[in-house]
Amino acid sequence: MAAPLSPRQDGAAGTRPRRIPEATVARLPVYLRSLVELEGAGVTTVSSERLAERCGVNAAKVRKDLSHLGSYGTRGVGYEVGLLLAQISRELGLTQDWPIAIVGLGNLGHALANYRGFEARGFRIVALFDADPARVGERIDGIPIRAVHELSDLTATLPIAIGIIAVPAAVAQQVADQLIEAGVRSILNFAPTVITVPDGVSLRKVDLSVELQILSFYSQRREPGDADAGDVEDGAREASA
Amino acid sequence: MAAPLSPRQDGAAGTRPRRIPEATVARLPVYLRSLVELEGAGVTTVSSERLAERCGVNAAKVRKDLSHLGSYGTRGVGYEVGLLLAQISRELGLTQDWPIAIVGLGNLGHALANYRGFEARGFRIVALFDADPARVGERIDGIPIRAVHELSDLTATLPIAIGIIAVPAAVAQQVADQLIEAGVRSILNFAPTVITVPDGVSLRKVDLSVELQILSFYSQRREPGDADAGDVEDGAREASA
DNA sequence: GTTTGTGAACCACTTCACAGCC
DNA sequence: GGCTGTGAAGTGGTTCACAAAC
Repeated sequence: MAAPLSPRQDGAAGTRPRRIPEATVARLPVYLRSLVELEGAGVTTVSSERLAERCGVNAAKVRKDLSHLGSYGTRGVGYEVGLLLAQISRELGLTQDWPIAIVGLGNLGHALANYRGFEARGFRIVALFDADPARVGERIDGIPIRAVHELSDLTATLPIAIGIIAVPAAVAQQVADQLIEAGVRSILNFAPTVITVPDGVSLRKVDLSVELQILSFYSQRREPGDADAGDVEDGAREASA
Repeated sequence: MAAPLSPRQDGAAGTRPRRIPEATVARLPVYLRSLVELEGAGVTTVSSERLAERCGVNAAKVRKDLSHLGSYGTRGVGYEVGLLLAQISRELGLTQDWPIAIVGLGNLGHALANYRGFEARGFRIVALFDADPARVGERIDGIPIRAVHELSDLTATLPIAIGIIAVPAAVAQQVADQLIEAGVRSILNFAPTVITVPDGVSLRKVDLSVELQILSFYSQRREPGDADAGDVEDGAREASA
């Protein structure tokens, strides 16, 4: 796990041997979103204090996080919105295109397929798969639904960077295996089950029922004795190299 | 924030002055799900090793996590599935009923409203709200869609424990404020924006575009220099008292 | 005066390793 | 012999507090 640093072929700015903590990576998209809004509002400069407030974190964390990308602020002034925005975009890989496949077009998969806000930053749905033969051939927003078994064939011609799993729990692992077999190296799992992937494949999950149960835990703690109450802030998530 | 422990009115088993780490709370639902499956398969006993494997964590973590609930295992044997299941359920508050309201019935809200798997463990959708007057009156799965402004009136008669926000980012904070005003103390936010809540209100978020950007980060790191690669495991989340 | 960038202190969680119990 | 429960050690992340730069 102690892999050497990649030198990176920077096109600009002072490079540095950075290894970005996982918790920081998880916050960069939040900063980015806020910066995009600020830019839209014509704001050109922002302090760590102000950015922190907008993102629901504290200023020291913002400064520490941003320092991992390099030194893009100006003491006594703050950060230049446009510059910072560009740096974070580049760091997150949003300057390139990420073709997405969604597998499973039930309620959730359908909603995701229709979701606007993907294409915004390089994410683009290019393929849809479903196990139900009756659904194959149907189109959502112009993209045809294909049979799951076509998965391996298709990726040969149409590269897919990210696979979204929105199938029932019982078949989620199998679908993950097929995606990986087809060369997909990043998976976002919405199925309410644990799936495992080999080294070199990135996996993240979104689990509605886990979230509700966590809320339930803190709700319960709040009422009975009521001594313990609280704000449940959403925190960092891991990501290993 | 150093609130005293609530004494709790246990109906069974040896109580202990437990304060459960947030990271542990976030994993309990995963253990629970696995235990339910094991019970369904007729398994009566499980070791930390086996449970860990099924849940994608390591055995030491399982043991440490479970030790926070009390001492429910037997050395040399393992954990009794039924007992452990009951303890975790109770700890998570799943023995009671949690009425849910969904605000916003676009693609996502609609999918959530139709989602089976809520009622499984005490979660029950009891109210739906949308800002679009044309939609008000429509029913999803028997539940009528109400106008958002009815929110405060309704909760007086129909208590709501958890509010799910599935509205556009621009109005998410406002909806959160209304929910809180109406007495809701737990919120699950699907809108792609940061919302803030006062002390005593629990908040968790699910943000699709943040997840995609995190995957993008690790995908990009994998290719260019390729020295850095990896498995991005989903980790703990915070929750404060 | 203002605000960044960062060592140092602090804190939470994870992992190790083993004593204690079956 | 097998497996839990847990102190102790290790790791990663947050917060503090301040020197450096504007």
